[in-house]
Amino acid sequence: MIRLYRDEVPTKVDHEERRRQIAEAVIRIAASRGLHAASMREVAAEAGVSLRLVQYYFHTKQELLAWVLAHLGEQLGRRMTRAAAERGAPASPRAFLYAALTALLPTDEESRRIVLAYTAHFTLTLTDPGQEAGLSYANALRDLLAERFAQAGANGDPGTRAATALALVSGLQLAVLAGQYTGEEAVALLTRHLDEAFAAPGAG
Amino acid sequence: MIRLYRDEVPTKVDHEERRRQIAEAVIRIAASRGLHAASMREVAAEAGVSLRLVQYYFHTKQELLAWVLAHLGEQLGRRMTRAAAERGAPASPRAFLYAALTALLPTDEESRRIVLAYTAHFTLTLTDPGQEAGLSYANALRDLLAERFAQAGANGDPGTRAATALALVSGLQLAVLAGQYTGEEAVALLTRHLDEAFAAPGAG
DNA sequence: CTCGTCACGATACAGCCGTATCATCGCGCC
DNA sequence: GGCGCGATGATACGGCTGTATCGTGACGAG
Repeated sequence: MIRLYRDEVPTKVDHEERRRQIAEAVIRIAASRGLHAASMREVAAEAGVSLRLVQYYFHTKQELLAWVLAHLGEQLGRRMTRAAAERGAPASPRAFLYAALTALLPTDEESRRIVLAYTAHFTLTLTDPGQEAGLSYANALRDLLAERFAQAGANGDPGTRAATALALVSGLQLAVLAGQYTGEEAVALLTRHLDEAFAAPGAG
Repeated sequence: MIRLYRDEVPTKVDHEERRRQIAEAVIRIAASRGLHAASMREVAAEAGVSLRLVQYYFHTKQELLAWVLAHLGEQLGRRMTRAAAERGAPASPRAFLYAALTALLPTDEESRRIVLAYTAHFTLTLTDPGQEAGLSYANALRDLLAERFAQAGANGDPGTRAATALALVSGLQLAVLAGQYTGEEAVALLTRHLDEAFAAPGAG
């Protein structure tokens, strides 16, 4: 028969919220003990729920990890746009670039957790077939940045600028996570690189 | 019969060679199916030996992984110096920088395997306590490159140059491994970045 | 009241994991 | 010829893994 519940999906608890709660547990484990330590049982314990619940909201572990990955991407995107918005609305293309790229660096505890978990996921999928979803996302981000580089009047080819900047950010993320640099040092390194991209020719 | 082996230690087989054989199996597995797939049994099968043998030459799995990591570092170092030597001996500081940094990018099947396995290892140790060994190595490499940047007369602070270049290489490695760029594209990106570091001020 | 279904608990299952134990072979040495 | 020992095979053990099954309160619908 046709569902005639109030007017919504027939759920008494907020599934999305539960999933978020469990996903956060995965992220916490991945950031502290590594993604390989995130077994279904560990995740359940960390989230304060039973193993059955994790199975209930994510039928399989693969589904759980995929959801977590999407959740992480969302959070990273929000961080970028929020940081850009804080530079004044609407931010100039150049200010946007500084803000957005800096927002990707692990500078505080939260961003460190996010980037660490994201990196672990990323590395795992490196050997899995067909991860083109993340690829197109990365390319879209690069194209967006390239547009901003062009608008901001950066030297050289905007596409090259964007690709180089993103790769640099990616490398700096790892360096900070490994403890080679502090978040501030990485920001300084990135800032200097961007400054160079905008340096007036002849202003050695 | 004549002793073809060491006359010092009473070993009939070359332990180092056996270890190398097993380590290569780990690298092959890590590059194709991921480091998490490299169980002791899988490694034994891939190396064509029995499980007992892997245990015999590496008392524990942790010992095996540590050995593999050292092996990978060695191979990467050899690739760098070899590439530098091919640019003429002794290579100019600037040529050395181009060669050494390019050698770190996954441009062929072998380097792809090495970098992929190295990345997997690196990511795993990100959440392990006390991995300062790799850190001091990274710092030493950066200082060496900084020296070359200074000798080659690069613009700006040599330390910043070296740190930025290394982080960029690291990011490009990931991008190539993920399939975002080809090895050649990454080399081009890196080359352009280095060109900029050496561009005469005012040569916009 | 009955019933279906959502939400969840307890527990079982087969399989793989790293590691340990025991039993041999091959071979130089006394 | 026996012995010691390095090198290796076969196999067992406890533990953890992801997943599946069965059961059961709560609660709105008919």
